[in-house]
Amino acid sequence: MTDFVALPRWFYEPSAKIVARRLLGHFLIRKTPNGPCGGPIVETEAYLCDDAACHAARGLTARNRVMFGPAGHGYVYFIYGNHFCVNAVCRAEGIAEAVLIRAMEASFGESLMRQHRTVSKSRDLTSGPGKLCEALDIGRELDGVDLCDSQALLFIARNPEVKKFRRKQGPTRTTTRIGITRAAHLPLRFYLAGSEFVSGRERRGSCTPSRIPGRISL
DNA sequence: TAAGTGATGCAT
DNA sequence: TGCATCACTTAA
Repeated sequence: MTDFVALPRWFYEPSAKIVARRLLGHFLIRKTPNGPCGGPIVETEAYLCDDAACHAARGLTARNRVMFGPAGHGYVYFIYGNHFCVNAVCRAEGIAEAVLIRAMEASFGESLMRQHRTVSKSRDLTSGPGKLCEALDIGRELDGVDLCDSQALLFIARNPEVKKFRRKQGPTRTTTRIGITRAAHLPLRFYLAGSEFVSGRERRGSCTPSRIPGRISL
């Protein structure tokens, strides 16, 4: 368990649009007093600096300040009066971009995750951004955590077999982002279509004929 | 399909 | 201050 190696900071320095794709298959790891829990990321969304849907679109505020800091930190926010969501901050200090982690597979420490979140099916543990935060016990106190520090309470570890995992759970699909109204047409959601843990009852977006430029209809 | 929940941010 | 909005979830 101590052999999880955090992805380096440079991994997060490109645009969130690039990083969101590259994060698929790597491990989100939460340390608890009783051991680690987590699993491979299977769904992400990118929020860009010139993007009306991005929390940072109207400048620096108390909530979004971490997004303006250095790459590789966790941006955690509270939404809809009930839920937390976690993002990985991208780009250089002063440029606010981030990748929302929307779903992961509940692969390690499932019993710990079940202590944080009561569900019957494993899939319901982490198949959505609010769900995975509850399962991993992620709250405000983790806002700003260094995801590049394998000693941190929350970090992202390199999956040595990431290519194999993507082959197995792929293909990677791209769709529009979920639950937003502004800049809603941008193709900035990425997921591994073969994973059961992708959010949405029918893995939304997998077969809707869409407005995505360049998409070939089947 | 809709209501719950509360922080946020812009309009008064 | 007030109020609409919000990167969601659950129960029905």
